[in-house]
Amino acid sequence: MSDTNDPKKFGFLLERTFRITKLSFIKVFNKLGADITPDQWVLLDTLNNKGPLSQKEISALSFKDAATISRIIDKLVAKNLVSKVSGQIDKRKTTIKLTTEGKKLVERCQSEIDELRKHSWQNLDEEDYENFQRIMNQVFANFKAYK
Amino acid sequence: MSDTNDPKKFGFLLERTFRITKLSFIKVFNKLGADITPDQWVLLDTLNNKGPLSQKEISALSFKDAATISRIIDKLVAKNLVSKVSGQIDKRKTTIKLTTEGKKLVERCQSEIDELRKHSWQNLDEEDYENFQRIMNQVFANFKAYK
DNA sequence: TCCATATATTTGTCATGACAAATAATTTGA
DNA sequence: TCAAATTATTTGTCATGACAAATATATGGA
Repeated sequence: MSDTNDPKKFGFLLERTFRITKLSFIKVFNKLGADITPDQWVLLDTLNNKGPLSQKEISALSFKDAATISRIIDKLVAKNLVSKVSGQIDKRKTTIKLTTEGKKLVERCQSEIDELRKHSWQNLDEEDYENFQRIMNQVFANFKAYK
Repeated sequence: MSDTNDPKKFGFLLERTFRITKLSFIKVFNKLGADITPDQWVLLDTLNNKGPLSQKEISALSFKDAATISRIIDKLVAKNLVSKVSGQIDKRKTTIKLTTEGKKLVERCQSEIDELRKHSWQNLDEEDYENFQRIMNQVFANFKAYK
């Protein structure tokens, strides 16, 4: 039985790659002695790139549940990597910003993470990346439109 | 700032697509009134295609932790969708097989899941699939080789 | 034969992720 | 202006997923 083009493998390939990506990030943080998870990293990295954001904004950027973001932030606050400031105009909002310690951590991990990213694309080229991007966006749009 | 080819987006695209895929499966099961999760589905579908398997084998096929498989199976046993049979030769092993009810459930969901899969690939073609497959396998291999 | 080692599964702990419900604060509309 | 609807965040519950440790059973070698 040929499995070439077996559409069943789509989810399998996606999940397997997703999982090994996370595992590789975990490896890097262990190696660097950084006490953070990949999801926490993404949040820290986002704050570092975009500056302070509300939880709502972080949620929208990451496509993650507000509840999930709330809990990730709890953990980062406990580790003193980000701080929460209640909104003055709108008291419902909180602004999340990197602490000095958080910024230092991001800077400390950055180059190794960049290495990892480069490594992950070995034997692949720009065209592959464009195709990957296009395919992922199309699949996303297709699922979005489902029913 | 151009984001085209921003390697940071790789993980983002992967995760976002992975998550909407799972959500879409959940939608289907809800619609069909099937009380299972996407991960449970994958396990049931595997058993349906390959016949009875040991947990070890399921774990290897799915690239998931033995502990995770053990717990998914617990839930499926509780729902009477699979059964566990202790090995006669090697008592450490258990053989997992679909129950009649499990098989019925798989058959009941199959066509709608196939629909969903077809839908997810709209506006994409065979070549895209081959590229996707190749890229995922290459990235997997790259991460595997990391450090 | 018996012990050290290896293997299959289970269990405990912690971090998401989905989803629903609860809180708190703000805005809208009659 | 005040109640109803909306918005931002939090909390509770359940299902993975990673990882380590525990159990039970088998196997290999002295």
